Amino acid sequence: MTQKKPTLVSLAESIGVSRQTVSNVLNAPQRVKPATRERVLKAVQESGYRPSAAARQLRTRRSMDLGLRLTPVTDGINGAVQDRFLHALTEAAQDAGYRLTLYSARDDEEEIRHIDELLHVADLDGFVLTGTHAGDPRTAWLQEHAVPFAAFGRPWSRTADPFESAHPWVDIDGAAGTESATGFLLEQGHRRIGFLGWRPDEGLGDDRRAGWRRAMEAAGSCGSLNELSAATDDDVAAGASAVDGLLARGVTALVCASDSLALGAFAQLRAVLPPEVEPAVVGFDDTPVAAAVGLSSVAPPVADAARRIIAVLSHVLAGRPAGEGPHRHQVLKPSLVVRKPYALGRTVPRRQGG
Amino acid sequence: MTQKKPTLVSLAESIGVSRQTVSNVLNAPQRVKPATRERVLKAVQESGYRPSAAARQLRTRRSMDLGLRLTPVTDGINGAVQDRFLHALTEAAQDAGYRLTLYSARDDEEEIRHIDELLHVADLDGFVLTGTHAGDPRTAWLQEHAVPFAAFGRPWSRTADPFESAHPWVDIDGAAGTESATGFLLEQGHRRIGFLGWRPDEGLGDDRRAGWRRAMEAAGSCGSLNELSAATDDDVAAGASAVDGLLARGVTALVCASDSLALGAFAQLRAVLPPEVEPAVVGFDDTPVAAAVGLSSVAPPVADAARRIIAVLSHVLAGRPAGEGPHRHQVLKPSLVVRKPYALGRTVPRRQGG
DNA sequence: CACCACAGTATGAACGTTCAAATGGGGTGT
DNA sequence: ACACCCCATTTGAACGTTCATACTGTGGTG
Repeated sequence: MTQKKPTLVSLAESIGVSRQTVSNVLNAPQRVKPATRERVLKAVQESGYRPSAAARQLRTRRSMDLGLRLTPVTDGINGAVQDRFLHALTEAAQDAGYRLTLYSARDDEEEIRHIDELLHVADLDGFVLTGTHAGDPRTAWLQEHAVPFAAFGRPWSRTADPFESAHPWVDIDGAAGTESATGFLLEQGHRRIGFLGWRPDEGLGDDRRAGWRRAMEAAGSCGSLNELSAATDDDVAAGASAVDGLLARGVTALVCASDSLALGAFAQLRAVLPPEVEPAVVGFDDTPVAAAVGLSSVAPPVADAARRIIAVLSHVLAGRPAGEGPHRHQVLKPSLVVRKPYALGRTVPRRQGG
Repeated sequence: MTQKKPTLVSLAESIGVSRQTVSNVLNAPQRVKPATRERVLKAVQESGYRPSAAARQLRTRRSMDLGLRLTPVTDGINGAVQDRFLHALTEAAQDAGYRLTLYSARDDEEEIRHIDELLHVADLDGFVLTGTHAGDPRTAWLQEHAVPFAAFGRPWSRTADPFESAHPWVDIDGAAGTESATGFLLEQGHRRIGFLGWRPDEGLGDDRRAGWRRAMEAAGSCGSLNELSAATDDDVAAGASAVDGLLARGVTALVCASDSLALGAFAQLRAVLPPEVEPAVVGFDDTPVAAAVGLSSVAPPVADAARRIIAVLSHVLAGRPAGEGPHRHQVLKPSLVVRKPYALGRTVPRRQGG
C-alpha cells in the first residue's frame, strides 16, 4: 500500500519548520539559512515530495503549460515537417520546465476560440503559432489580449517590416534555400532553370520564388524570368501537370516550392524525357519521401527552430527584458541535401549556408 | 479594457444565489429547480464564465488531462503513422472533453519516470500507451500503481491471453493485413510469395508473419515456408539487401512487414529484374512514401483506433463498469490499398476486410 | 542600556472550486 | 395540531500552494 502524498504542510511539520520555509527552499533558496536549507532538502529528497501544479497554478495563475495547434495532416508528404517540429518542440519545452498541450483546429477562427478557452480554463502561459500568413488574425488577437506567444514563421506583410514586429518569431529563410538550390543547378551547367511554386500569397511561396529569381538574376539570366515560373496547387498531381508547359519554354531543370511538387515534376519528367537524361529537380522540406525517392531537397532546420522558439518564449515568460536574451526575430538558413535519384540508402548530404 | 474574470462567487452574488447553486447548475442540473436553472444559465452565458481548471483539479484531483509519449521519429517513413494517430487522438480527446499533454522519452524506463512525475505534479487522469511489446514494463508499472490507461497495441505474451488482460487496449489485426495482402498476390497468379519481416519479437512482427503463413498454408503451399521468409532490421537498406537471397529461392512476389522494407525491396527488384517485369511487392502501414512511389500497402485504420482508445479510456475514467460501454479489447481489420507502381496521383484504393 | 536594522522564520489570508452537512419551506399523514 | 419527510438551496470546510505581513533573535550603534 502506497502512503499518502506529502504536502508542504505535512513535510514541514515532520521536519519541524513552517510550510513557508520549505516553500522558500524550493523557490527562493537564498532566503533560507544554509543549515536549514540542507535539512529541508534532505527531507524533500527522502519523502519524494512533488509540489502540486494545480495548487500552485491556482495561486500564481501560471500553469507552466504551452499550447500548440496540431493542424490536420493534409498531404502526408509535407506533414513530416510538422512531425519533426512537434517532436523537437516537445523536448525543448520539457527541458525548459514547460508542458505542452495540443489542440486541433480547422481554421484560424477556430484556433482563436480554442486559445481563448484554454487561456481561461487552463491558464496556459503561452502559445506557439505555426503557419503564419499575410493578414493573420491570430497574431492580432493575441496581441490585443496581451497573450504571450512566439511564432514559427515571420509576420508576412507587404507594408510592415517583420523585424519591427512586437512579437518574437523564428523562421526559415526560404529564399536562401531556393537560391542555393538554384545555385547548385547552375553549377551543374543548367541555364534555363524553372521554378514550380504556389500561387502568389505574399508569404512563404513568394519568398521561395524570390530566392530562385535572385539567383537567376545574379547569374545574368535577365530575360523574362516570368515565363520560367509556374504557379499551381500544392500536390503531386499538380506538380506533374505543370511540367509540360515549362518544358515547352525550354526549361532544363526545376526548383520547387515543396517536395510534393518536386515529386510530381520528377515523375513526369521521367516519363517524358529519354531514359538517359536524369531529371534535375530540387524539392523543398527534405521529407522522407524525397529521401526515399532520391530527390535532392532543401532541408529546413525545423528542430533548431523549435528549440529557438522555446528559448525566446520562455525568455518572455520569465519576464526578462526584450533587450537581453535570445534575439526576438530569427531567420535560419536551410541546407541543401543533394541526392542521386533512386540511389536508395545512399544519401550524399551536402551542407550549404547555415 | 477587459474586465476581471467572473468566478462562481462573483457570478452567484450578481444573480442573488449561492455559489453552490451555480456549481450545481453546471455539474448536476437535476438538483436545481428549472426556474433558477434558467436564470443561472442565462447569467453564465452573458458573463462568459469559465470554471477554473486549477481550482477544480485541486479539489477533485482530476485534471481532465491525458498523457501521451511522443516517440522519436526514427525512420521518417513509418513516423507518418504516429502523426496520423496523434492527430486523431487529439481530436477525439478534445471532443470527449479531455486535454492531451505530450512528453518525450527515449525508452520505457524514462517513460515510466515521466508518467510518475506527471501523475504527481499534474494529476493526469490517464495515459495512452503506444508500441507495446512482449515483457513491457510500462503496463506492469501502471497496473501496480492503479493508473488508468489504454494501449494502442495488445499485450503481447506467449503465456497470457491478451483478451483476458486487465487493461483496455485497441490493436490492428496485422495478421489479417498480411493475409489479405498475400491473398491478393495469390489472385495475381503468384505461388512462391515471400515474406520480408523483422527478427522474431513475440509481437507485432511475428503477428504479421503469421498472417502470410496462414494464407500460404490455406493455398496449399505446404512446402517449407521457412525458406521463403527473411528477417532483418527495419530500414530501406535492409529491405534491399534481403532481396537477392529470396530471389535465389524462387520467390516471385513479396509481402513486407513495413513500407520501409517494401520500398527497399521494390527498388532492388527494379534494379535486378528485367524492365518488363513489374515487381510485386506489398508494404505495410500505407505511408505517404508508399503512396508517392505507387506501392501497394496494407492500411491500418489508425484514426479509428485512436477514437476507440479515447472511447474506452474515457469510459473507464468516468468510473463506469467494464461490462457496459465499448469493448475493452478490440482488434481492427486493416484494408489493402492497391496501387500501380509509379502511377503517381492515380491511386486505386481497394478495400478488403474491415 | 535602550534603540534600530536586519536576516531568518512563522502566520494569516487568499486563489476558485466541490464535498459534506445544515437550513428553510412546503407538503402529507396521523 | 404536530411530527415527519422531501426538495431546493445555503453554509462551512477543505484541496496545497504563494503573497504579504508579522514575529523573533542577534549584532551593531548612539
